Amino acid sequence: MSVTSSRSTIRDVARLANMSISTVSLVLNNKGSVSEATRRKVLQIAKELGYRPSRAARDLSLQRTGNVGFVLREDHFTRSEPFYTYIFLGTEFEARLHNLYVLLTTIPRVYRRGEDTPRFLRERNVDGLLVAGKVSDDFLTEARSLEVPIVLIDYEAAGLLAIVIDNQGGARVAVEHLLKQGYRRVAFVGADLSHPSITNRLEWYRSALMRAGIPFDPALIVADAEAEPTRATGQRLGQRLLELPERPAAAFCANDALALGVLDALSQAGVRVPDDMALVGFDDVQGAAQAPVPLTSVRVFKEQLGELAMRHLVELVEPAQARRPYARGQHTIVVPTELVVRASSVRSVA
Amino acid sequence: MSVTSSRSTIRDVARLANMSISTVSLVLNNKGSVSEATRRKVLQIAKELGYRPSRAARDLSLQRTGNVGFVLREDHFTRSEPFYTYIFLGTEFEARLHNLYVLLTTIPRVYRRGEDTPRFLRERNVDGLLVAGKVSDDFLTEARSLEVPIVLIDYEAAGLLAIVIDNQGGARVAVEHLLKQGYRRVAFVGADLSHPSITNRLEWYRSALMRAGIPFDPALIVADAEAEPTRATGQRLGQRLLELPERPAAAFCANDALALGVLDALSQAGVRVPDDMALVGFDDVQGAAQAPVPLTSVRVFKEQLGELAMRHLVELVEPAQARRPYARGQHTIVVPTELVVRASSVRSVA
DNA sequence: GTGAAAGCGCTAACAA
DNA sequence: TTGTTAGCGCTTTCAC
Repeated sequence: MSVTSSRSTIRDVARLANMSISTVSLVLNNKGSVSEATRRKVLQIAKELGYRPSRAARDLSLQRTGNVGFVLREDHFTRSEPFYTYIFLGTEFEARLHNLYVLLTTIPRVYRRGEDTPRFLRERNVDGLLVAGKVSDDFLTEARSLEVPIVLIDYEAAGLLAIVIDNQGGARVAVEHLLKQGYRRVAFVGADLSHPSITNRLEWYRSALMRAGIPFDPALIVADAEAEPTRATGQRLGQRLLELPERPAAAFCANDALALGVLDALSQAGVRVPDDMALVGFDDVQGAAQAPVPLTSVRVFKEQLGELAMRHLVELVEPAQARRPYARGQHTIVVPTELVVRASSVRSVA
Repeated sequence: MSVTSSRSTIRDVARLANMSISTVSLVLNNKGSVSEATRRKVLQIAKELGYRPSRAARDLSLQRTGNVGFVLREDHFTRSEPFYTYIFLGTEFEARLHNLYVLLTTIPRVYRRGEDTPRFLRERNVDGLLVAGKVSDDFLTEARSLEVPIVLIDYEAAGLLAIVIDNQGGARVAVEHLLKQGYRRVAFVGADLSHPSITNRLEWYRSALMRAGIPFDPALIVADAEAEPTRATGQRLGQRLLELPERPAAAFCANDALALGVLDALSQAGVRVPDDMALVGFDDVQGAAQAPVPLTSVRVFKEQLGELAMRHLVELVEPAQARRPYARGQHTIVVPTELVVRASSVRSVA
């Protein structure tokens, strides 16, 4: 139980076990064939010594960094609802299983190539890169030029492996749920139409209506293409919803933040949900369940997106076999969603 | 402009510059005395080669990790308002200046020693540790036993350097502002009374009233000691506020999430802010300015908290001089706040 | 002002 | 099955 004040090394273990450091190394890494006896002994002594391998030494020898980078836009990271935070936590969880560290950093919304390059990319200190949410094309271009394996999350770009939400399925199920409840004039509330996730939701909202044989009414698309999909924007769009010549029976909102904002606006105006207007959101953030009127929403498994992304990234990094850059990874992995029905979309038992 | 496909090393630079690697090293680290000529030459060749020092090699040689850990509770990290996210961004910003990487990880609310130990602590892969927000005592005890320098942020513990918010000043200014506006019956809305920041705010709310010669009325403390200070909790407490025998003229809320929840409740009940009741929050999160009724709040400079913490941590880490653990750092650094007045607390120009 | 050489702690041929 | 040895890329005495 002797504890050396300074960290003990593989050499200490070897010495006390009366064997060579390479044997110890083999044991510690589960490699080669080692007799059960030595194996045990090494393990025991290592434990007694409180031996911890030096990451720097191992990485230096292995010619790798042991880190993966996680990049997202600062305005996304600091959104009120911790959507990307959960994604990050998912990657971090999975990273532990692979003995990797995740370096999280943000980039500005408008990216200046060179200027804003994350330090770990500049210094080549990551074995792979995770990019979450929409980012500047410039950033992606720069990242690709570094020949580091990349996996996108909740975003897509030609030639890059991407883990995305099943926006189509989610939007369809949400709209069909509203129709099933008897609402026919269903509006769409959206913002930031440059984000593929959002345009997908819009697209599939339309297609769901079509399939139901409901004529498409452009007046029911209440969106601000440029604005961020935040609660404040939702409040504004909620107003517009109320100013419509003929008030819709329900609204499908591109995400929960917007839906909560709409809810604020309706509540201010004395319009009751769902009696006067039903509401469905997307993402199923915490605030959805806790809203004054609990919000029906399409649940997105955020941690799972992160985990999957990390798992695939590891796949790209590990096999040291000669890989032509971007040769594989042409594919996109779609993560299913799930409709969570709450009060905001269920007709009162009048 | 020749670019080797595989990374160039200090040796490559030395060779092309016709000098030894030690000289190159000296130049690269601004050490020793090197002639201006060689200095230039080295720098130029390094640039041409796109030379990037290997972090693993340097760390191995320097006997350090180049990382600092950032730990906070998961439930704090995933709160709706990105309070701790901003603190993290502050540390990350400052870390760049010191060429450090920040390893962010969460621990559960109830911490099981050993079980939940962050990997970077277990593997001793950080040179220092930042802890944000309230955490389990067990965690702190364990962390201290590792003899790694620690700096707390928005939390305090005996013997540890801490960067904290000026809750006293903030609370006082907030309450005095309300009094100055003519509101006399001022309630306090709070939750999670085990958090020092919150109890401090409560304490100084009382003292501000006393100083104004206003008798203290315990009925005006509307709090749930156990609940998390979230918007949902605020909604509940807002109800309680309304059920008070005599409705308060104003409420000082322990944070913005609570204040926003109170606002929800009042708005639902048709109680207008500030005409029927004034509201002041704390933290000045984004949602405060964007609320249906923009919220007066005590601004907390979150990034600054993070920056300061990192700066002090570096201070503890860098001077390799023999330091008796915890010998210094007995102090607490208080970061000032600032009252931001918005509509929620300003009497209408009736 | 500059260079030679040892060493940081580990992995991986290659030998034995 | 185990040991010897040569690196991995850098910093840092200590000569010169």
